Amino acid sequence: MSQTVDRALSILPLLAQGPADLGQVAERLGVHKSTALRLLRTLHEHGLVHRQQDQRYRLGARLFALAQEAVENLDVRDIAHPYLAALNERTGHTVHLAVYEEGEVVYIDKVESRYPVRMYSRIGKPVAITVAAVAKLLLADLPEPERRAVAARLDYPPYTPRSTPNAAAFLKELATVREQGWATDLGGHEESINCVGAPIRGADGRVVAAMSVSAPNVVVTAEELLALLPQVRSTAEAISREYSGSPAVSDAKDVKDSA
Amino acid sequence: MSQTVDRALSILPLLAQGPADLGQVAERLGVHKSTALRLLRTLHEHGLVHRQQDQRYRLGARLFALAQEAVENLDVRDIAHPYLAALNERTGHTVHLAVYEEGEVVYIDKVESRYPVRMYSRIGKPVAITVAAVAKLLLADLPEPERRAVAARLDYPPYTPRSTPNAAAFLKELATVREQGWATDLGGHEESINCVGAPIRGADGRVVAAMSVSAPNVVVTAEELLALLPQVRSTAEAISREYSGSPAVSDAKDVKDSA
DNA sequence: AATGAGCGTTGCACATCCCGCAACGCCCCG
DNA sequence: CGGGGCGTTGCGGGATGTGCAACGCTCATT
Repeated sequence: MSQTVDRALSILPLLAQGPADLGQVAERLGVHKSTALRLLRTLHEHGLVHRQQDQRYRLGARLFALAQEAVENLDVRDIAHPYLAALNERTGHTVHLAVYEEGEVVYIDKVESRYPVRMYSRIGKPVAITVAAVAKLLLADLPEPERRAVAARLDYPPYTPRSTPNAAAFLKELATVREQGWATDLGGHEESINCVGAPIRGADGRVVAAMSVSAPNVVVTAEELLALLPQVRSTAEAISREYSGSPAVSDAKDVKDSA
Repeated sequence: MSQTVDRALSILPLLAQGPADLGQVAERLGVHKSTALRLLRTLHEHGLVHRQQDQRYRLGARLFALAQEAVENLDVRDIAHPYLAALNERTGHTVHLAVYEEGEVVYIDKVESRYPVRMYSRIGKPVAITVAAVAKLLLADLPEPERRAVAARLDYPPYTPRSTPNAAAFLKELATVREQGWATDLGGHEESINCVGAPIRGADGRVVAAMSVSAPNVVVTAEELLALLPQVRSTAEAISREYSGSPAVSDAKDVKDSA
C-alpha cells in the first residue's frame, strides 16, 4: 500500500537470509543504489539493521529485542478467554487454562460449568501435577533432561486408584501425550471427574499453555467427554494461531461460534 | 531519513508494549488516522503486524520468524574470525573457537600459533569436554538439569594428574566458571599446555560459542598466559557485541588492532 | 425502535517527500 | 600512476504519501 515502506520492509527478509552489501540489496529490490541506501539508513536508525565492519548489512539487535518484548507482553489469557468462553458455551462444561512456571503448573483462567455440579479448582492454584491433563501437556513439552528432573522430584499422591503411581509411569504417560498431541485425566484426581486437554503453542512451536474441558461423570460419561476432543483440539489450535500472530486469519468466528 | 518508513518503523516499538487500536497509533505517531491506517496496512501485508479479532493491532509472527531465521543464518565463525586472527597476531598463540552441540563440544575455528611448537587440535574435532576451557564455558551456561545430565553421562579420563576427576568436581568447576565469566585449562589435557578462555554471547545473553588462547609452557608460563585474560575477555565481548548486532558500534578496530 | 457516539474506512486534491540520475570521493588492485 | 568498484551526495521532476471530510458500521443509550 505504501511503496516506500513496502520496499523498506522487503529488505528485512532479504537480510534474514544472510548479510548483504548495498549493491546486492539495491539489485534484489530492483531500485537504485541511492534509494536502497536511504531505506537502509532509516532501518539502521531504528536498529532493525546492523552494519558490520565489512560494511555489509544484516538484521540488528532491535529486531530481537522487539520480538522478545512483544512475547513478554503477550498475555495468553487475553487471547484465549473468548475461545474458552465459546467452548464452555457450546459444551456446558468447565474449561481450564494453565501454564507451567518454575516446576509448577498453575491455573490461570477458568470458565465455570453451567451445570450445578462443579469441580473444585481456583485460578492461581497449583494443579495436581501428576494427574491433570493440562499438567501432562505442559510437562510433555519440556526438554528431556528437565522433564526427567521434574518427574524425579515429584511426589505421586494416590488420589485415586487411577492416579499416576510413580515417575516411570508418569514419564511413559508424558511420552504418549507428546506423541498424540492431547491428554486426558480419567478419574486420576477425583474418582468421578474426567478431563480432556490440548496444548496451546507459540510461534516457535513450544507449548506455552494448555487447556482442558472437565466434567463429572454424573453429567457425562468418559466416552461422551472424549467425543469432545476434536472441539477441544481445534479450539486450542485456533488460540495457538492467534497467539502466535499467524498471518492465516481463518476467521476466528468459525471456531468460536459454529458447532 | 525517509519520513514514511521512519513513521512506519516507529509503530513497532509502540506495539511491542502491547496491542493498540488505530486511534491510539495515530495519536502516538502524531499523524492522521488515515495515514496510520496505510502504514499499518503495509506492515500487516509484510506480517510484521497482526490484527487480532478485537481489531487491535499487535506485532505479528513474521517478526519472530525473521529474528529466528537471522539467528540461524548467523555464522559465529564469519564474525569471530577477524577478531581471532587479530588476537593471534597480537599474542602469537593459538586461538580456538568452539560451540556446543548435542552433548558435544566441537572446534569450529582455529588460528595457529606463530611459534614452532603447536598443540594438536583440528577443526571439527570434539573437544576434551571434561577439561578444555571452552568446554567448561559452554557447559556452564546450560540449564541446570541438562548440565547435570551431561556431567553425569560423561567419562572423566585422567589425561594428567590435573584432569577433572569426576562429575562432582566438574560441576563445581562449572559453577566457578559461570560465576567468574571465564575459564582456564592448566595442564588438564596435556601436561605442558595451558589455556584461557572466555564466552561469546548472543543477543539474549546465552553463550553461543567460546574462545580460548592456548600455549605450551615451554613458550609462556601459566602466569604469563593468565596475564592475557583481559585481552581474551575483551575480544570475546567485542565478538558478542557484533554477533548480537548491538547498536553500540564502539569501533571494532580498537579491539582488533590496538594493544 | 430510533438516535448518536465512536471507530475504521474511502476518495480526492494538494504538495511533500521520495526517486533515479549523474557526479564525487575513497580504497584497493593492477 | 591510473582504473575499477563501491558507498555517498545534491538535485530537479514527478510519483506518492498526506490530511481532510464524508461514509458506513457497530454498539450502547434513550
